[in-house]
Amino acid sequence: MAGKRTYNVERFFQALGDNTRLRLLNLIGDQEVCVCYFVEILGGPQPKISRHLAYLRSAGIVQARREGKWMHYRIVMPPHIGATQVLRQTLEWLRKEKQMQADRVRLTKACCASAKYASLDGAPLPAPVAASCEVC
Amino acid sequence: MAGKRTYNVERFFQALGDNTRLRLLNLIGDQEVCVCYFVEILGGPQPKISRHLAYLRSAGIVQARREGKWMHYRIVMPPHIGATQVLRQTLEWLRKEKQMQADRVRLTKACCASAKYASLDGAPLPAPVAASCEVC
DNA sequence: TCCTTACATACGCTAAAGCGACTATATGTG
DNA sequence: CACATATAGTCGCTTTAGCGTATGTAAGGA
Repeated sequence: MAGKRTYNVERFFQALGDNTRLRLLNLIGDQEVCVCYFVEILGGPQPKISRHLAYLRSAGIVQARREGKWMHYRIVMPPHIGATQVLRQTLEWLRKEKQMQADRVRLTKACCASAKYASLDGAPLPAPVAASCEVC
Repeated sequence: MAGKRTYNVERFFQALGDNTRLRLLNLIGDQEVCVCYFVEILGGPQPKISRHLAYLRSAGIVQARREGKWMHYRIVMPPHIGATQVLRQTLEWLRKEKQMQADRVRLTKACCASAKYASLDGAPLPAPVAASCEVC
């Protein structure tokens, strides 16, 4: 243990400095969400989503887990208490933004009626949402 | 009042995504600090400091006030409660970072012995520091 | 084994950021 | 008015970011 490197604050905030990435983080929240939902909700080309997820991964803000064909993303709280606080606050802030709320509504609807979305047919539900979705 | 535009979250975080700007914000803290101190503490060419301050201004994170030859910068809390919380948390986080602490120590020393710094001779002291500086 | 699905990565481009060096502006001073 | 000081803005350049398009890859199904 020669000395743990200081957390990259700059990189952390850079990762938050893009609206697509903020929307992704907002959609994930405290769940574990499959990429196909991001593509469905945010629209646009899939590689765009993938690249932003890669950016968030490289900044250490999210982690991916493979489950068969699907990739699930979740937010990992930083090893730094300060960063954790800021990240939590940020997520709370996003919750109050109009566009972010709309996104979340669409995610809920999508995962409760995934059969209706051709692109989501058979897609794995977001983890905690599956248990607590009040609409289903 | 047609409807207030949503606060630019993206821009907010972009402004925090640079180490020089983070150091500036850390030096300002809850005070009002003269540019000459930034130049003295951070080193490097003065235009660099000025440009970063301009960026922070354009993002609405700081405000400048002229007093004779000198410009004083202070942090302005965003009109958005969420942003305010995040900004406060961020400043607290910075306080715990080693480099940031070192910067603050140097600021304190500089303003308590401004006569010793040729470039700071006669420079106005940071506002609240002048009253609460325990070293002077 | 071949094909599809779900996702990631590479490529070429444009736009924005950051930097150093220079110039401009505003205020105070002699 | 001439000049020094404090700070801001401009210019040319390099780097990074973001985008769309095309391609690569890993897993599952036929």
